[in-house]
Amino acid sequence: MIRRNTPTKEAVLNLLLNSRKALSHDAIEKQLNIEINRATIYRVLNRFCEDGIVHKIVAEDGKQYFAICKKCENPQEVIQHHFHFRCLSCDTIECLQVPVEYSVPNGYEVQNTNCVLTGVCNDCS
Amino acid sequence: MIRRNTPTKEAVLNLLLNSRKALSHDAIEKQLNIEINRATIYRVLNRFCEDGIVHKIVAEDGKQYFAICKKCENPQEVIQHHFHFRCLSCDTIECLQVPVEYSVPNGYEVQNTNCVLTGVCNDCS
DNA sequence: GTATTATTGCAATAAAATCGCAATAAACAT
DNA sequence: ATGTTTATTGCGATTTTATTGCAATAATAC
Repeated sequence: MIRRNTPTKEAVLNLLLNSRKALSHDAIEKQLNIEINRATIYRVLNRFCEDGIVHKIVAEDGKQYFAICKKCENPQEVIQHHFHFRCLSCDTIECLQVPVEYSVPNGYEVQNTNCVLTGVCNDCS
Repeated sequence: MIRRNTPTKEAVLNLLLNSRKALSHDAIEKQLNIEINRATIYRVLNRFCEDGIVHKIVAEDGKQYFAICKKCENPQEVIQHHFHFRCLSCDTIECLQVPVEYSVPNGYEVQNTNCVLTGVCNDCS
């Protein structure tokens, strides 16, 4: 499946690139200056996830949030396994530069992590 | 608000007490041998959460799972801050006896954690 | 320019969770 | 026991989030 470049794709990607925070579908739709169909936004985002451009976080509110996969020193690993912080005051989610560290019992194989800390962020405290 | 004892409450609590795993609303409804309304189950579960009898985990699937708050050596703390494991094979969630450890940047205040590791559990591997 | 097919918009649908309201039934007092 | 208070329940409707089918559109390659 060869990807094509479209205005929609560009717009959503730029939004994410310029955002310090992870964005919900809702937030993306509101911040876009061009009008894009709800379903299309979801499809674009899911394609980004498949392609490893973006990662998805599901917060306690049950909603999906999307953030650019930042290229760090330790590409593959660090991208997925970091904590996220959800601020109850400004209602945003951001990627923390804090790795998720754990050990699991024998026989358990971890493929992915979804770790969200909730509280009040620096901006709001 | 004084709580009352009802068959519904008993039934749901017993289910959770006897389960090794965290249960979704759906799973609870199916496993109950008495018929209880969907909304009622949610309300009972939410009351348990308010009362600190049960804790709620939201997984990547966006669904809520409920598990009894086990009394450990270190009551308050350990209850909330442990990892959960979601097995993609048997589609269950369980509490791991693995504490969530992290450090957050200055000015951040963590009130809660929602950490789920996803993969294949011991039973399925 | 034309053909191929990835992408989009629209409407419908699915699924999870909550809410308002009237009816029911625990808990307590008499 | 009986009655009163009000927490709890059932029902139906609603909200919110996310996905899907299908025909129309448009990006890419020739």
